Amino acid sequence: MTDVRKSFKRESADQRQDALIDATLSLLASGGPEAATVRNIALKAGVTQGLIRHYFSTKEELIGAAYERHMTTMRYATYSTLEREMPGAVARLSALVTASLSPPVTDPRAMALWASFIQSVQRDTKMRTIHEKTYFQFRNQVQVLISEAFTEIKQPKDAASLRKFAIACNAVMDGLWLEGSALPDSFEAGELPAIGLASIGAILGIKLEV
Amino acid sequence: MTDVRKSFKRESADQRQDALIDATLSLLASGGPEAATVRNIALKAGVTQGLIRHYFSTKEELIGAAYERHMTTMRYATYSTLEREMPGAVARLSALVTASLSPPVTDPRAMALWASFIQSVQRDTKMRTIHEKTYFQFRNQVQVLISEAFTEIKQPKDAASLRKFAIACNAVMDGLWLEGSALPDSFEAGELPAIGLASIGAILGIKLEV
DNA sequence: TACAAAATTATACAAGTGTATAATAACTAG
DNA sequence: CTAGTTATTATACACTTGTATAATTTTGTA
Repeated sequence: MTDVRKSFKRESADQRQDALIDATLSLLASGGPEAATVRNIALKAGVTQGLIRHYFSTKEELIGAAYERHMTTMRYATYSTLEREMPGAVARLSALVTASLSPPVTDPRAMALWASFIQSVQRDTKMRTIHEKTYFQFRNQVQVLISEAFTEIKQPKDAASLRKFAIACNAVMDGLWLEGSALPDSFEAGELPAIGLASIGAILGIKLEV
Repeated sequence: MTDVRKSFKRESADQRQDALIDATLSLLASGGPEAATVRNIALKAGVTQGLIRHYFSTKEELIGAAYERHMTTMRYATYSTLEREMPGAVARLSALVTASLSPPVTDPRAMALWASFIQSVQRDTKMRTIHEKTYFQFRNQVQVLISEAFTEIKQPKDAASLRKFAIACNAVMDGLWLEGSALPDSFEAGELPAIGLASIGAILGIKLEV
């Protein structure tokens, strides 16, 4: 038909990269790796496929950038609850557990994304680095909260114990997050946070409340 | 060169299907979905690609069969430890926790496979059915073990409590399994089982030993 | 307004994808 | 030993993939 060239507007590099990353995440979440083709991504971002190579020298690079952004977003969603200063360490820990087991953190889309990425973690060094970084960042923040909570109730613990507690609490959150995200209809509203608080409370020997 | 047709031997349908499923799992584990092409699968199984369609009407069908086999294998690896009759319920529960947090269950390859499959769970009804079935089977077996353990120590619990305990214990195992599989070098030998036993013991209020 | 830089589109390409069908060789029954 | 069945190989097809490069349009600047 009318074989006119597409008209366009120049955007800033940041905006274009963001749009491409957004499109990538959206496609990965809804259709997995096989849906995230360069053509689909460009289409979703409202540009033509050639532009991708103008901002990312390879598709892998784009995927990596998307992974990093996703993890940052998740971490922010988990921690933003704590930003307003909270009364005490135990209360902050409780808030963290609750946040990490409620939407938008616990969410089928987020899990699909996470599963898309985790596969590359083992064979792609760059992806593994991103994974390790974000995992240890999170676990360390959990460990700090736990440490403060023990201090608050006058039962300070040594580093080795704190490490084990952090690993365990992190596992409870990961596991419940996984179950809730994979089978969202199998749990009542608020059930997972409640189980999370009770379990982590039991592990630490600290009473955690909603 | 010599343009001779490949010679072959007829095998039973079961053997051929097994070989194709094996090849699929192997490729999925090592290279993810994009490595598991029909041509690669056929090559690895020692046949030519046309044969796949003779046994599986579509690639999706083969993937589904592979998923089911993988989950069954994992479940068997976890439970085979318990098959020999064990002294008591508490001991059986401990053995289950230990088994599910040690090789071959805790293993990078198994996790890569699991991640490959979990993505399809949300958009493919058939895959979701397989997932739900295996998840609830496992959780239910955990719940039975927990119930027996409480009975053994003369503290029987009602169904609602048992459900919550099962969800929590399952989460601990899933979470630790995940951490150990994704970052196998970040934990000392035996560390994860130890943390698992301590954590689940604390949650249930039952002392679990190695 | 004219010009140059570069952001964006358009096209090309070789390789790989899943599936469909035709050709052949291996086994089975008689 | 032979004929028929079918498991298996071989080939073909239309389509998609990521990347590379050429052609154009937009935009800032003189």
